[in-house]
Amino acid sequence: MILSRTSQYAIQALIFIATQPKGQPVLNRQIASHLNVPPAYLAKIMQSLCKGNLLYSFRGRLGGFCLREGAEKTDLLQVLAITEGPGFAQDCVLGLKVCSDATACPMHTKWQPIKKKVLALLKEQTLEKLARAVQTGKYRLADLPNTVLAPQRLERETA
Amino acid sequence: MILSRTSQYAIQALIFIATQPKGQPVLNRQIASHLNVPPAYLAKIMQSLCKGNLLYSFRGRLGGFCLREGAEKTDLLQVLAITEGPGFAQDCVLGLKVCSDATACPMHTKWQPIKKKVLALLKEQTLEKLARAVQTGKYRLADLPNTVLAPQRLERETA
DNA sequence: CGGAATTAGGATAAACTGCTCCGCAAAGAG
DNA sequence: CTCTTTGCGGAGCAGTTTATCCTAATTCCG
Repeated sequence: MILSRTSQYAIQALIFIATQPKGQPVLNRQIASHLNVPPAYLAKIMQSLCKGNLLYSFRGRLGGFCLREGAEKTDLLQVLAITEGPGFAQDCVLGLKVCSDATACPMHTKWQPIKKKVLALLKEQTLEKLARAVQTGKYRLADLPNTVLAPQRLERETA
Repeated sequence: MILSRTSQYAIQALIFIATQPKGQPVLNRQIASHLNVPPAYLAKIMQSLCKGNLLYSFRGRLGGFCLREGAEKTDLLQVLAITEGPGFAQDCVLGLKVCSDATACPMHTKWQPIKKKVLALLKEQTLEKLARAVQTGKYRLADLPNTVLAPQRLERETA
């Protein structure tokens, strides 16, 4: 209804990383498996999140992805600026190229306040907050309880 | 941000027809030219709106499209049921296949009320209302003031 | 009837999004 | 140094959406 699959994967991945021990790189493979999304595609998205300065990446053994310093404070609007491109929040509901308060489409005045609410929500939700919500166990990040990954994580943690 | 181009064209076209004299068929060509959208593509959309029982179509000379009786009362949610398919309002923001109050993604509780507002707005806006808003001149339906179509409409009206 | 205008419907092209694959570069371990 | 593991980057495939084109079928008019 609102977000592209790319954005959905990106947000999920970022939240997942934010739930993991800080400063310890998380593998793309781990993330993909945990979220149950295509690894090769997720890899591309991870790249763009690195270019968007939200993540650090490390190659080779003990490689993976970490949040950049302070990135836990990133809100979803900032994430979407990377994945949907800027101007994602600008478009007219009816698709008009120009639709301002002055020259408005017939939905404009009614739509504006809702849009504001959407944007406010996206701005208010930070990775930190969302990660915490997941960690408390109240909310889920993936469709299926993933029983495969847990041992992999343990391997890493005991290594 | 929310609607496909197809839906945007469909809504615009329906509003436009609703602003035209009732019972007098409007040509696809006229609509496309007025809205500045690709005529051949619009024709396909018009077909689906006919199949969705919102429009009558007439072939041959003096052909074109009319709103069905009572179709001015159609709200945008009904239009979207045709153009976006049913279940358009069901999806989880983060793309989870299952995301109910019981098993929710971390955005779920915050998103739900906004979604409700969006749906309420779509349900509240009827073609009638929107057409009136355009007719009063307060709102625009197309990007550019279309100077080409006016004479064509006159031809039809004086014929 | 014959011709012009108009929608119906099918085939197809073009563009975009989601997704895969492969070879390369980097980095740690032996 | 070599091998393995990991991300990087480019090419390309697949499905969907957007858009075009062409051939009917229908309807009006002369």
